[in-house]
Amino acid sequence: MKNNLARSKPIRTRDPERTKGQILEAALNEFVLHGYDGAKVHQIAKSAGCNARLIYHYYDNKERLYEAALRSIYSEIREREVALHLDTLPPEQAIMRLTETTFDFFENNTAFLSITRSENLLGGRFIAQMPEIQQMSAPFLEKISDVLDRGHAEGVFRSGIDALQLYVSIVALSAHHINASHTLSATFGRDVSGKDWRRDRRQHVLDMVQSAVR
Amino acid sequence: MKNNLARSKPIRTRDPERTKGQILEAALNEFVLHGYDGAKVHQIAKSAGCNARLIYHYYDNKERLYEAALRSIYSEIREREVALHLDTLPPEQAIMRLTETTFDFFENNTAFLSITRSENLLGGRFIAQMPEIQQMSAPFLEKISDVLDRGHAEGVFRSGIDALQLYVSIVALSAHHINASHTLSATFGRDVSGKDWRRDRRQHVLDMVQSAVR
DNA sequence: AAGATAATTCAATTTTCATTTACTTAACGA
DNA sequence: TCGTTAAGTAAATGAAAATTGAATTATCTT
Repeated sequence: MKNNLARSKPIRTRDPERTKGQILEAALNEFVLHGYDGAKVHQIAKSAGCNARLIYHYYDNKERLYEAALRSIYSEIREREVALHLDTLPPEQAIMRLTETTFDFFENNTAFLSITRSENLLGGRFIAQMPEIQQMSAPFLEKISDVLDRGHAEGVFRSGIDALQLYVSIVALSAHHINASHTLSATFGRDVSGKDWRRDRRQHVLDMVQSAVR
Repeated sequence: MKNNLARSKPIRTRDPERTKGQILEAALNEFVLHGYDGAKVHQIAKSAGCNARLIYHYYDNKERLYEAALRSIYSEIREREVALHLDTLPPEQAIMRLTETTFDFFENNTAFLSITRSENLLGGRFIAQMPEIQQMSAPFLEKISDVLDRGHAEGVFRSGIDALQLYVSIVALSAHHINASHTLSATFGRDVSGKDWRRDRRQHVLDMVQSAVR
């Protein structure tokens, strides 16, 4: 007696790949927005346009889904870094380009910083289980080290700069005002997420990195 | 027929001040450890050595309790900054002292950075409602600005340094490796929370700030 | 075209957790 | 010392949220 005419179901066509992908994308979004504990499985399903049960079908549970999101976000940033080709540039240009790229990447991809923040809040519980992430990063650090050596040999860089320290500094300078935009804005009464302030910040960071290596 | 001999209750003496304080302290700890969503009211009560009902007795609800924790942590850092007396030092020393103090403060007080991280994850929902925090911070920024002017007049600092940019940079350089210690350690296979690395970091940050103002 | 597989849905079920109800009792002033 | 008030406890409530059971049906294989 029911469902005879005008069936109400949306008639979702089947496509596991698409579904799995949509779930991952939606999950990334929700984790970015609310962190691990703040993100809700049903909301992820809704935003992926599918049923919550499917999340368990494809990813077993919330933790595994989070791991997948974490992995995907790290792949992305490392791919970018590989594309930099630091070794083909003169030392000074290489460092400046690294700084610019890093700065711009964080500004345009809130996802990486947000997920990183969430992961650190969790005490690194998940990333510690992913050896592949470390393997992606080691070669990158070597490239920076090479640039620094080259610059020193050419007499344009000071000596004794540690590649990891420098990279952490570049990330720090590029990330903090984004990571802490709300508290900074509230504390100092200036909108640090505004376009003007960010442009000034970019220049300030570039100046700072430059005078640090010279 | 029950409870005749050897009563099992711990006989807690009454002391509203103490209880209220213990709750706040425990709350701070839990929020630091797990963020707002991750912290559990019952766990806070347990860690405060009291009944969960008392949290509602003294703080109405979880949100108010979090606000109280947030306020208390910000008071602390501003008090420290006032105690710096930047105006009594020669410009270079003043900036170095500010940097050292900031660096050491973050290293020894994980609470501030953790709460800040949590608050930013929440989109600044709570701090935006606390105008008193901004009022605590404005005078501090002016002092930095004075130091920079003084340094420029004396010919030891370069011109055109913005006080807020510089302060954000000092905080960024001092905080990022703490905020992101788990992801950094996992990514680069170095324990950035170890004593050695932190000592090196301190020197690196001091060098960087110094060459930024000169 | 039948049967198998697995994608998908809907509606539980279970868990977790903030908040409340109802009660007990210590402290304190009159 | 009596009675009021507020401090404190134990257990329940109820809502939110993660997870699962069981049925449905699209798609693929043969």
